[in-house]
Amino acid sequence: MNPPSHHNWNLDYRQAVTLQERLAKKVRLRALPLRKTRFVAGADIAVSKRLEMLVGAIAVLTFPDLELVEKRFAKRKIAFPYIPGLLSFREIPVLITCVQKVKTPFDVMLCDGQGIAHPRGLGLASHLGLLIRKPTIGCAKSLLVGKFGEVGNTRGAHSPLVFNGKRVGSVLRTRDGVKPVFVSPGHLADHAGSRRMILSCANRYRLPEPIRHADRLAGEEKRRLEARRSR
DNA sequence: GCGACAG
DNA sequence: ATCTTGTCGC
Repeated sequence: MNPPSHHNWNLDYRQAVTLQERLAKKVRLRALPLRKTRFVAGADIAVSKRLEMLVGAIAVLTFPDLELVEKRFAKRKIAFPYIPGLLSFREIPVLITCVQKVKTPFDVMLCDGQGIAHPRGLGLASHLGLLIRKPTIGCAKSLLVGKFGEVGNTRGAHSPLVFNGKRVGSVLRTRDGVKPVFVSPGHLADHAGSRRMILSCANRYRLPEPIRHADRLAGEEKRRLEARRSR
Protein backbone atom coordinates (compact mmCIF):
# COMPACT_ATOMS: atom_id res chain seq x y z
CA MET A 1 0.00 0.00 0.00
CA ASN A 2 1.00 3.66 -0.28
CA PRO A 3 3.40 4.86 2.38
CA PRO A 4 1.45 6.24 5.33
CA SER A 5 1.78 9.86 6.27
CA HIS A 6 3.37 10.36 9.67
CA HIS A 7 4.01 12.76 12.52
CA ASN A 8 5.96 12.87 15.74
CA TRP A 9 4.83 10.36 18.38
CA ASN A 10 7.05 11.52 21.20
CA LEU A 11 4.45 13.83 22.70
CA ASP A 12 3.20 14.70 26.14
CA TYR A 13 -0.51 14.91 27.00
CA ARG A 14 -0.94 18.55 25.98
CA GLN A 15 0.90 18.18 22.68
CA ALA A 16 -1.09 15.06 21.80
CA VAL A 17 -4.38 16.84 22.46
CA THR A 18 -3.34 19.80 20.32
CA LEU A 19 -2.38 17.45 17.49
CA GLN A 20 -5.74 15.66 17.73
CA GLU A 21 -7.58 18.96 17.40
CA ARG A 22 -5.59 19.79 14.28
CA LEU A 23 -5.96 16.35 12.68
CA ALA A 24 -9.68 16.11 13.45
CA LYS A 25 -10.31 18.86 10.90
CA LYS A 26 -8.93 16.61 8.18
CA VAL A 27 -11.30 13.73 8.81
CA ARG A 28 -13.78 13.26 5.96
CA LEU A 29 -17.09 11.42 6.12
CA ARG A 30 -18.04 9.80 2.83
CA ALA A 31 -20.55 7.22 1.69
CA LEU A 32 -19.03 3.77 2.04
CA PRO A 33 -19.66 1.71 -1.15
CA LEU A 34 -20.59 -1.64 0.39
CA ARG A 35 -21.47 -3.10 -3.01
CA LYS A 36 -17.98 -2.57 -4.32
CA THR A 37 -16.29 -3.89 -1.20
CA ARG A 38 -14.21 -7.01 -1.81
CA PHE A 39 -11.85 -7.11 1.18
CA VAL A 40 -12.36 -6.02 4.78
CA ALA A 41 -9.46 -5.79 7.24
CA GLY A 42 -9.59 -5.92 11.01
CA ALA A 43 -6.93 -4.56 13.37
CA ASP A 44 -6.22 -5.13 17.05
CA ILE A 45 -3.39 -5.45 19.53
CA ALA A 46 -2.43 -7.57 22.52
CA VAL A 47 -0.30 -6.33 25.40
CA SER A 48 2.56 -8.21 27.00
CA LYS A 49 3.36 -6.44 30.21
CA ARG A 50 6.05 -9.00 30.84
CA LEU A 51 7.90 -8.20 27.61
CA GLU A 52 6.83 -4.58 27.76
CA MET A 53 5.64 -5.07 24.21
CA LEU A 54 2.60 -4.31 22.10
CA VAL A 55 1.70 -6.98 19.53
CA GLY A 56 -0.32 -5.79 16.57
CA ALA A 57 -2.29 -8.03 14.22
CA ILE A 58 -4.25 -7.42 11.06
CA ALA A 59 -6.59 -9.91 9.44
CA VAL A 60 -7.93 -9.45 5.91
CA LEU A 61 -11.19 -11.19 4.99
CA THR A 62 -13.15 -11.40 1.75
CA PHE A 63 -16.47 -9.56 1.69
CA PRO A 64 -19.24 -10.50 2.03
CA ASP A 65 -18.13 -14.11 2.48
CA LEU A 66 -15.79 -13.26 5.34
CA GLU A 67 -13.08 -15.80 4.58
CA LEU A 68 -9.62 -15.13 5.99
CA VAL A 69 -7.09 -14.47 3.21
CA GLU A 70 -4.18 -12.72 4.93
CA LYS A 71 -2.76 -12.17 8.40
CA ARG A 72 0.13 -9.95 9.46
CA PHE A 73 1.87 -9.11 12.72
CA ALA A 74 4.20 -6.54 14.19
CA LYS A 75 5.63 -5.92 17.64
CA ARG A 76 6.96 -2.84 19.35
CA LYS A 77 8.12 -1.75 22.75
CA ILE A 78 5.39 -0.02 24.77
CA ALA A 79 6.12 3.68 24.44
CA PHE A 80 2.90 5.35 25.57
CA PRO A 81 0.52 4.58 28.47
CA TYR A 82 -3.18 3.94 28.12
CA ILE A 83 -4.94 7.24 28.68
CA PRO A 84 -8.67 7.56 27.87
CA GLY A 85 -8.87 9.82 24.83
CA LEU A 86 -5.29 9.15 23.73
CA LEU A 87 -5.54 5.47 22.87
CA SER A 88 -4.34 6.03 19.30
CA PHE A 89 -0.96 7.32 20.48
CA ARG A 90 -0.39 4.00 22.20
CA GLU A 91 -1.67 1.65 19.48
CA ILE A 92 -1.16 3.27 16.07
CA PRO A 93 2.64 3.01 15.76
CA VAL A 94 2.61 -0.78 15.86
CA LEU A 95 -0.51 -0.97 13.71
CA ILE A 96 1.10 1.21 11.03
CA THR A 97 4.05 -1.19 10.86
CA CYS A 98 1.57 -4.03 10.57
CA VAL A 99 -0.50 -2.37 7.82
CA GLN A 100 2.60 -1.79 5.72
CA LYS A 101 3.07 -5.56 5.50
CA VAL A 102 -0.42 -6.19 4.12
CA LYS A 103 -0.50 -7.05 0.42
CA THR A 104 -4.23 -7.52 -0.14
CA PRO A 105 -5.85 -4.30 -1.40
CA PHE A 106 -8.46 -4.06 1.37
CA ASP A 107 -11.30 -1.56 0.94
CA VAL A 108 -11.93 -0.69 4.57
CA MET A 109 -10.33 -1.38 7.95
CA LEU A 110 -12.32 -2.12 11.11
CA CYS A 111 -10.72 -0.96 14.36
CA ASP A 112 -11.29 -2.02 17.97
CA GLY A 113 -12.16 1.41 19.40
CA GLN A 114 -13.91 4.65 18.49
CA GLY A 115 -13.86 6.63 15.25
CA ILE A 116 -15.22 10.19 15.50
CA ALA A 117 -17.13 9.35 18.69
CA HIS A 118 -14.32 10.91 20.67
CA PRO A 119 -13.84 14.01 22.90
CA ARG A 120 -12.04 15.80 20.04
CA GLY A 121 -13.42 13.83 17.12
CA LEU A 122 -10.29 11.77 16.56
CA GLY A 123 -10.59 8.27 17.98
CA LEU A 124 -8.25 5.44 17.03
CA ALA A 125 -10.07 4.60 13.78
CA SER A 126 -10.13 8.21 12.58
CA HIS A 127 -6.49 8.80 13.39
CA LEU A 128 -5.40 5.59 11.69
CA GLY A 129 -7.57 6.26 8.65
CA LEU A 130 -5.96 9.65 8.12
CA LEU A 131 -2.46 8.20 8.31
CA ILE A 132 -3.03 5.30 5.94
CA ARG A 133 -5.40 7.31 3.77
CA LYS A 134 -8.01 4.55 3.72
CA PRO A 135 -11.63 4.15 4.87
CA THR A 136 -11.80 3.05 8.53
CA ILE A 137 -14.62 2.30 10.96
CA GLY A 138 -14.50 2.23 14.73
CA CYS A 139 -16.32 -0.56 16.56
CA ALA A 140 -15.96 -0.31 20.34
CA LYS A 141 -17.24 -2.61 23.05
CA SER A 142 -18.04 0.23 25.42
CA LEU A 143 -18.89 3.92 25.47
CA LEU A 144 -16.32 6.72 25.53
CA VAL A 145 -18.48 9.80 24.95
CA GLY A 146 -22.05 10.61 23.95
CA LYS A 147 -25.62 9.74 24.82
CA PHE A 148 -28.12 7.43 23.18
CA GLY A 149 -31.65 6.21 23.54
CA GLU A 150 -33.12 2.76 23.90
CA VAL A 151 -31.84 0.18 21.43
CA GLY A 152 -34.24 -2.54 20.30
CA ASN A 153 -33.50 -5.99 21.66
CA THR A 154 -33.06 -7.69 18.30
CA ARG A 155 -30.10 -8.00 15.91
CA GLY A 156 -29.87 -4.95 13.67
CA ALA A 157 -31.64 -2.58 16.06
CA HIS A 158 -29.77 0.68 16.50
CA SER A 159 -29.90 4.16 17.99
CA PRO A 160 -27.90 7.27 17.11
CA LEU A 161 -25.02 8.24 19.38
CA VAL A 162 -24.96 11.99 20.04
CA PHE A 163 -22.19 14.11 21.54
CA ASN A 164 -22.19 17.91 21.90
CA GLY A 165 -25.44 18.03 19.95
CA LYS A 166 -23.92 16.24 16.98
CA ARG A 167 -24.33 12.72 15.71
CA VAL A 168 -21.05 10.85 16.15
CA GLY A 169 -22.04 7.21 15.74
CA SER A 170 -24.54 4.41 16.22
CA VAL A 171 -25.21 2.04 19.08
CA LEU A 172 -25.86 -1.23 17.29
CA ARG A 173 -27.22 -4.57 18.47
CA THR A 174 -25.41 -7.26 16.47
CA ARG A 175 -27.03 -10.22 18.27
CA ASP A 176 -30.46 -10.70 19.84
CA GLY A 177 -30.40 -9.85 23.52
CA VAL A 178 -26.66 -9.16 23.60
CA LYS A 179 -24.98 -5.91 24.66
CA PRO A 180 -24.73 -3.53 21.68
CA VAL A 181 -21.50 -2.23 20.14
CA PHE A 182 -20.57 1.40 19.52
CA VAL A 183 -20.01 2.10 15.85
CA SER A 184 -18.60 5.34 14.49
CA PRO A 185 -17.07 6.36 11.15
CA GLY A 186 -13.30 6.59 11.29
CA HIS A 187 -12.29 8.33 8.05
CA LEU A 188 -13.80 8.18 4.54
CA ALA A 189 -16.91 6.39 5.83
CA ASP A 190 -20.44 7.50 6.80
CA HIS A 191 -22.86 6.58 9.59
CA ALA A 192 -25.23 4.32 7.65
CA GLY A 193 -22.42 2.65 5.73
CA SER A 194 -20.39 2.03 8.88
CA ARG A 195 -23.34 0.56 10.73
CA ARG A 196 -24.30 -1.70 7.82
CA MET A 197 -20.73 -2.84 7.33
CA ILE A 198 -20.36 -3.79 10.99
CA LEU A 199 -23.67 -5.63 10.96
CA SER A 200 -22.74 -7.48 7.76
CA CYS A 201 -19.46 -8.58 9.34
CA ALA A 202 -21.01 -9.64 12.64
CA ASN A 203 -23.19 -12.66 11.97
CA ARG A 204 -22.23 -15.35 14.45
CA TYR A 205 -20.76 -13.21 17.23
CA ARG A 206 -21.22 -9.82 18.83
CA LEU A 207 -18.04 -8.42 17.30
CA PRO A 208 -17.36 -8.27 13.55
CA GLU A 209 -15.30 -11.18 12.19
CA PRO A 210 -12.30 -9.10 11.02
CA ILE A 211 -11.82 -7.72 14.54
CA ARG A 212 -12.39 -11.09 16.18
CA HIS A 213 -9.73 -12.62 13.95
CA ALA A 214 -7.27 -9.80 14.62
CA ASP A 215 -7.90 -10.08 18.36
CA ARG A 216 -7.29 -13.81 18.36
CA LEU A 217 -4.22 -13.56 16.12
CA ALA A 218 -2.66 -10.85 18.29
CA GLY A 219 -3.21 -12.98 21.38
CA GLU A 220 -1.66 -16.06 19.76
CA GLU A 221 1.34 -14.12 18.51
CA LYS A 222 1.85 -12.61 21.95
CA ARG A 223 1.82 -16.06 23.47
CA ARG A 224 4.40 -17.29 20.95
CA LEU A 225 6.68 -14.34 21.67
CA GLU A 226 6.49 -14.85 25.43
CA ALA A 227 7.21 -18.55 25.06
CA ARG A 228 10.19 -17.86 22.77
CA ARG A 229 11.63 -15.40 25.28
CA SER A 230 11.43 -17.87 28.13
CA ARG A 231 13.59 -20.45 26.35
C1' DG B 1 -13.93 19.48 43.74
C1' DC B 2 -16.53 15.23 41.64
C1' DG B 3 -17.40 11.85 38.28
C1' DA B 4 -16.33 9.71 33.62
C1' DC B 5 -13.05 7.37 31.23
C1' DA B 6 -12.14 3.23 23.92
C1' DG B 7 -8.13 -0.61 25.14
C1' DA C 1 -5.97 -4.60 27.97
C1' DT C 2 -5.31 -8.81 31.34
C1' DC C 3 -6.08 -12.47 35.13
C1' DT C 4 -9.08 -17.53 34.24
C1' DT C 5 -12.91 -22.72 35.37
C1' DG C 6 -16.75 -23.58 35.66
C1' DT C 7 -21.21 -22.79 34.66
C1' DC C 8 -26.03 -20.87 33.40
C1' DG C 9 -29.02 -21.10 29.46
C1' DC C 10 -30.86 -21.79 24.65
